[in-house]
Amino acid sequence: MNNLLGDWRREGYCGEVSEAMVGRSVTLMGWVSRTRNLGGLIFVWLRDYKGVVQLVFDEAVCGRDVFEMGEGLRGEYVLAVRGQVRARGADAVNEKLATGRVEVFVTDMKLLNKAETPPIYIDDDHPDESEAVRLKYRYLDIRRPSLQESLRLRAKVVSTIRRHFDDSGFTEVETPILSKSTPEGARDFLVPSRVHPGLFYALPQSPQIYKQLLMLGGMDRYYQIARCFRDEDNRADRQPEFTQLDLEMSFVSDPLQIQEVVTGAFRQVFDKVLHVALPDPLPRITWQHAMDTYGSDKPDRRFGLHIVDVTNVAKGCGFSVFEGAAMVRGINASGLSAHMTRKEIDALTEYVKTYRAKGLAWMSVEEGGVRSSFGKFLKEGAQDALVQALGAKIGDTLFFVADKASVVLQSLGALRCEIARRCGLIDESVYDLFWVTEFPLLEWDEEENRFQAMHHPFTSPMDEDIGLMESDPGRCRAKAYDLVLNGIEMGSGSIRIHSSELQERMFNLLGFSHEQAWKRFGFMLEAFRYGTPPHGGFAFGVDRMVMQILRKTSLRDVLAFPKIANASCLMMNTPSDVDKAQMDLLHLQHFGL
RNA sequence: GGCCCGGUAGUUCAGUUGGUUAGAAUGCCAGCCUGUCACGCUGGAGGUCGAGGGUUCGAGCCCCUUCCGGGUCGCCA
Repeated sequence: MNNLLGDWRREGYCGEVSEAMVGRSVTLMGWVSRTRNLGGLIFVWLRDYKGVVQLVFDEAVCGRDVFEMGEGLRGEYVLAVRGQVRARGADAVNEKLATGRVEVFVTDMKLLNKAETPPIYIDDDHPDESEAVRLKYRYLDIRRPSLQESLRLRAKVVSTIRRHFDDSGFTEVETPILSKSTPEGARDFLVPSRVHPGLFYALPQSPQIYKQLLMLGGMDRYYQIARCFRDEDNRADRQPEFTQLDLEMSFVSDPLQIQEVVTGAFRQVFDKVLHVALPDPLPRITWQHAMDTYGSDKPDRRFGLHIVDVTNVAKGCGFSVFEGAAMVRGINASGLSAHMTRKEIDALTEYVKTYRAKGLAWMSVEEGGVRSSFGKFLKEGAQDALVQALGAKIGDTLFFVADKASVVLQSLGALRCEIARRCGLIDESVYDLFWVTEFPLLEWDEEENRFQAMHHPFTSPMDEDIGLMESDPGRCRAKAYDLVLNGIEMGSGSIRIHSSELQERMFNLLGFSHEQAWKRFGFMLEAFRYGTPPHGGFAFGVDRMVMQILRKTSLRDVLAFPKIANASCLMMNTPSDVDKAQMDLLHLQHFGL
């Protein structure tokens, strides 16, 4: 048959059949979701992307031939039906169905396609179903209402973001996917060149250099919904390819101006998509405050459990572990001593050990006195001093970690989140979006024994700290800032260096000689000599943003075709082997199976 | 690369101290049924217990190796 549908045209959607349409005839198209054959009467749920409606096959209405077609229907068969919309009797209403007050009495039907019995349930009633099977049959999984909703919401987020930047004087520019390997940062995905034997393109980790060159090019304000690639190990919130909203602005030297534009985009999305009004202005905390109070540069502030420094109290306390440590800090699990059984504390101890803490000292303040893991070592008064330092009262349990600073902060930062999860302290109805500012310019790399750029080597120091660059580089702060939502990093940005002289000093700090710097970044340094405007920008993860808005815990839930932890695609079996001939063209040796 | 959890019908799972022919629910197939809506009733099919090796009279269960999936640390300027 050449023209399967003939003169049939879809008139309306399954999920939108309503009481207002009672008496009308409709032509619907969709998939069979469920069938209930009562013998002389058949009920079929028909599903399209708008929802489900109940079809009724009644021989008195549809005739013998159509009724027999109805008897042959199975799950996921593809139909076109014509029928009459009728109101259901009062006792036949299904309140659980959006269209449950009506049904469609079929008068004619075309079977557009049959279907094998699907390997997964195509509804949202089986959340335990193995994700690996669903990912292998992703095209069926996408039929599920929840994934449909996620992908459509994602599209709405993206269009809202686009509109915001279009309306704010930004121009969308596409930058190359076939790009150049970058000397620092994550591992690159490489693409061999056919024309240039032995040479490779790299897929971009971000359009960083291109967007700065666009500022040189006078584009003034640029943005892009940019696909980025990183060949690193993945996580629930890390995919090998991901989408960033990338932006850059010229004639700006104050981070606030960038932050205002980015905040505007989030404000629009939260308003239009979630109908949530964000606070104005957004809260801002410094990096130093975040690290001191929360042990993290992307803190979850939806609960307390603040970190308290007791390094001075611990000096001379008698407990050798505390006395010998560079830093001792604690948190007060206030009022949670009832939760803190010995078993629970042991589990938390194991937990902090994954963050390289050697142990977890604890202290429980009870009616009869203080019980603790290390009290017997403490000198007179030291215990009271610790209790007082953390403001502990009866019913509180205190935890301490003693080690070098990075271990103490990281483990306590993770511990406070873990306690909050275990004890249900997190208010899931809250969206806590805020800026973290004044990041350090550099961080010390213990392995390579040199400073690394914390953000990237083009990040500008803060004006008042430029003098520290040579005298005390570790204390030099940068015009760099992150945006954090509920303890998850949404994105980061900075004001860039636009003076060749300052850029040269920065490379010196990073241990690059003039020659090395030119070898690595030469074309960029040359470009920067031709009149670079002051500029800065930002990039945030669209996938993570949608994940947070939908309160999902995995990026796989907001991507149409995600990859799994080992970066393969279970549906297409990527990556895959290729022919020897194809490899030869690319001047690669073949390791075919 | 390290650590933790998991792998048993299409799907989700149970499976005792190692002991007969590996079960349930759901889905699927067939029959019956005119108001179901997770329809119901009756019957049926469906298994390389991830794979390989070992211990044992005997292994889904114990041991070793390995593959696969998830989480996490390292890593991700």
